Amino acid sequence: MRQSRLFTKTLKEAPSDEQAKNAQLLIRAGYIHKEMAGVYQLLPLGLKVVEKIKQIVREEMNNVSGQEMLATTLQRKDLWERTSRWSDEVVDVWFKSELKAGGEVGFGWSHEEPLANMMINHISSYKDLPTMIYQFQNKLRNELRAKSGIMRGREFLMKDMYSFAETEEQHEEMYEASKVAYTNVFNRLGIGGDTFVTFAAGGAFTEFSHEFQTVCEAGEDITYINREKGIAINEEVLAKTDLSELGVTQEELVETKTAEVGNIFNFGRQKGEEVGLFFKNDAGEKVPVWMGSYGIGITRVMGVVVEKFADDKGIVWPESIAPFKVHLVALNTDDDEIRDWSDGVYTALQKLGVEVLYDDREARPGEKFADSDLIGIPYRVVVSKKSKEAGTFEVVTRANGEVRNLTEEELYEDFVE
RNA sequence: CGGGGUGUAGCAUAGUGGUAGUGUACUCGGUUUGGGACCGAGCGGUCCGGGUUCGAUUCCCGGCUCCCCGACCA
Repeated sequence: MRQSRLFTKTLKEAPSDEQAKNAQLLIRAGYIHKEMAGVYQLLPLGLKVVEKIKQIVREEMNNVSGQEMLATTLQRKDLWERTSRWSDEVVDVWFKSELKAGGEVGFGWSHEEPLANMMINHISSYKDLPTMIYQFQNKLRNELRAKSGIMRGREFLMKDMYSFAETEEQHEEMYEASKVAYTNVFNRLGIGGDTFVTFAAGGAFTEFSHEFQTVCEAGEDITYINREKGIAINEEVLAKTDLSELGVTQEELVETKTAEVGNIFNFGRQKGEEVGLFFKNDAGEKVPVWMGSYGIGITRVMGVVVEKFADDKGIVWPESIAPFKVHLVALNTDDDEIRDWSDGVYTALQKLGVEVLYDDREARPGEKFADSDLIGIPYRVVVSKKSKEAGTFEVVTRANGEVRNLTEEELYEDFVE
């Protein structure tokens, strides 16, 4: 991508109505546009990051035999009435509307009910089990107060997966496999070392659920963590947790601010029963399906990564989800020789399959470096009169500032896997 | 939903009951070219509705917006 053609522009100052660091930086660098409180458009750079995150999640979900689909945003009132969750008193984040033809619809804040209902058409025998489905979808939640930039919005992108099992044992197998898949996801996203499987409130069906909590100052949760033992407990269930059973004492746990990036639930058989999702077991008996639910907040993860790795100059992306791998910055572009040369390097890198953002703009070096730092692409390659004379390129690693001088040949070798 | 604040140009800000100022961004000209450089010339603005007033961006009332604290977060 030639930066001269990128329609977004960087800002020196963040809009005054944004306090959250993640939103300030993402807006300044041109990744997102704020549409209203808690609602952000994804601009080209932001969309690239989101697609990278999605791809990692997709690969790991496919790896545990999840099957991707896409549900609708509009949802049926009667399905939610079946589980007593249509009422605003029970679920206070509903967006609802009326059909001109008569009747009401809801906008999906979750897809448990519709997808469980849909599976009535596809699950009738124990031979159809186990199975898992997932999707990436915008969730709409009428939050009383949006906050923390893209970390708690009214419209956000989430991966939600649902497992359907014959027995508790079969359910547990998928649940544990998903836990591993989630761990892989967060490792690949670069936040694995600071993300903990956390005991949390289980909702209506079980005593506990498991959350994936990432250490983050901007997070909304308080988690008690023991890093050595890998134990984490959400503050909300600390009182009713049997610590001795886990092999820790209260003193060994450190109170930490965290952000919930994932949550997995065991629904037991209750959801299947309520929705009417039954199957025939091998004895010919009609039994409700055992269900689980598994979520990852895709756009929230993007916010958490920005919060965790940004420095005073701007965003620092882990290589796995950066919008581009290389930021090719050309200086002295008024010199035709330099321009031809940098154009050539751009073309060569692209041919090698390296994702490059090419700053070919007519701008001064200082401005280009400042923009480059702000946008946060992992490697900056500088082409200039100076590098031309030296016969090497300056390659700067954004995360640690390390500078290497590579010849053109070394450069191509370095960026090809 | 309770409390507190806010609203002036694309963005950030100043000020005023009587012609609304600055920075940045943008346009044009010139100088410059390894950390948001400089000089000159331009374009562009008072959230919405009502009231008070000769006159309201300013004062009053109402609404909306956005931010923060709390509550909520299945």
